[in-house]
Amino acid sequence: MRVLVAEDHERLARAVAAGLRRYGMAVDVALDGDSALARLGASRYDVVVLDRDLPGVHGDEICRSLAAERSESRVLMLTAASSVQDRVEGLGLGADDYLAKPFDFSEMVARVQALGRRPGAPRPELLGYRDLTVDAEKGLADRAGRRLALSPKEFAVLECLLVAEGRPVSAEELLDRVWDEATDPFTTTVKATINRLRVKLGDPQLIDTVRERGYRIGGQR
Amino acid sequence: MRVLVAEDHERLARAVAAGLRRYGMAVDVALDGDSALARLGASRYDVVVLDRDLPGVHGDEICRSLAAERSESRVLMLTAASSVQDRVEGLGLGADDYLAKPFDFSEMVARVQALGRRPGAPRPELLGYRDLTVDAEKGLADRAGRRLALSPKEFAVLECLLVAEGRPVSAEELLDRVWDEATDPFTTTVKATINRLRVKLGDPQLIDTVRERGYRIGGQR
DNA sequence: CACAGTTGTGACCTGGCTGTGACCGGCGAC
DNA sequence: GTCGCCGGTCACAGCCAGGTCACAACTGTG
Repeated sequence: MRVLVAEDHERLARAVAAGLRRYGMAVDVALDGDSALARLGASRYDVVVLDRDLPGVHGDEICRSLAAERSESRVLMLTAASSVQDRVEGLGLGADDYLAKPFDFSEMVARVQALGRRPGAPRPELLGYRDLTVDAEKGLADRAGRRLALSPKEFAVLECLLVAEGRPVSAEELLDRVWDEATDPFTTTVKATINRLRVKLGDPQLIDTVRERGYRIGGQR
Repeated sequence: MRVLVAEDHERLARAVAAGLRRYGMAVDVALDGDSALARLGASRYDVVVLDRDLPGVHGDEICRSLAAERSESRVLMLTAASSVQDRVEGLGLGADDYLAKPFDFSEMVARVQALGRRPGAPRPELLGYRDLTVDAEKGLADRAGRRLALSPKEFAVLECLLVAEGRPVSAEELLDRVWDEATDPFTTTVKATINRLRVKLGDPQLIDTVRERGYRIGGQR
């Protein structure tokens, strides 16, 4: 899941980013409104954690413009004041959820996760293929009844492949969905991660290679 | 929104139907597999609430045939067993969502609504001829139920021929569509690729040669 | 601090893909 | 007939996408 944290207090921004990364999310940070908009224009985010009082372009403004272009990104608005009035205003602007500072860290993470899960269709929370099952929410993966110990990246890649339901997913697409934007487009890390994932998944192979098109789950009947 | 409830326990079927009608949906009921298929043939439904264990034609069968004819109807599969295995199998068959009995009524309604809202999420683009089927999106090709292992070029050529629907496609056109533009116009590689493709497709021949004009899909006739 | 787990990198290997050219066979033109 | 052309078949060789592996940087943890 890709997240943009737009927050001008650098310490807070870094802390939030670090917290989200520990849950396997790919996080970018913007310290002011203009760079937030630039990031949003340049790449796709599932969730934007948006400080309302942002220098440069104001948080409200960003929220409005996201709503206007019917962006797929969900917005979690952060605010200093906790008045009900604020809350109402925020949601009116098109934010999808609202959190008053100071906030509890785990609550913030939970809400970001919930927002990321929400897009469009009710993705059945349980993913699977053959004897493999993945509970994206709980972060658990089993194969043939045995629990797999997957790293965050491995897990995220596997989730992507399962969501694609057999459509091949290119390395670029994986980079886009699992890694954050600071990633070198020529990196070989996807290759390595797929390799490690394959080893952990065991036999018989579940991840096919489709030459020049990417990787896909299943395939051989 | 039009909904078909295919469920053999009459009491349950009526209850479900009544519940959905309270949310303004137009609901028909089928108590066995055959009448479900008849209904589906006779009119269009946005969502099918489908019991997996259906007398007559089995729920799995119905699901498969809906997927095969690229129906616009979304399927919410109901099942007695709640094993993960079942869940996974159902989704594999082309169901769009899955619910284990006993289920919470309001959850069922919510899921049906969600499915109805998701406007015909693009069904797989399936190409085919006779006993050959090609899923261009997933990069899969089968003949007579057997998976074919095609190279990228072979696959692309086959796709071109299928899209042309029997119209002959010249080597020049294939070069243009499948190869990149820096390709020597006098190359013999098309010849070779068609040859390899024919071998992999097996008998009876599916690719005709039209002298001077190119290749076309369609065995003798 | 040591230690373990995760991730990215670069070097190396390999198997399959692909283009080529040589050769063959059939068919139509003459 | 037979010549010429179009297309089929085949073996071969180079190449490159992708697999594998070891290692190093980094991080969190006790």
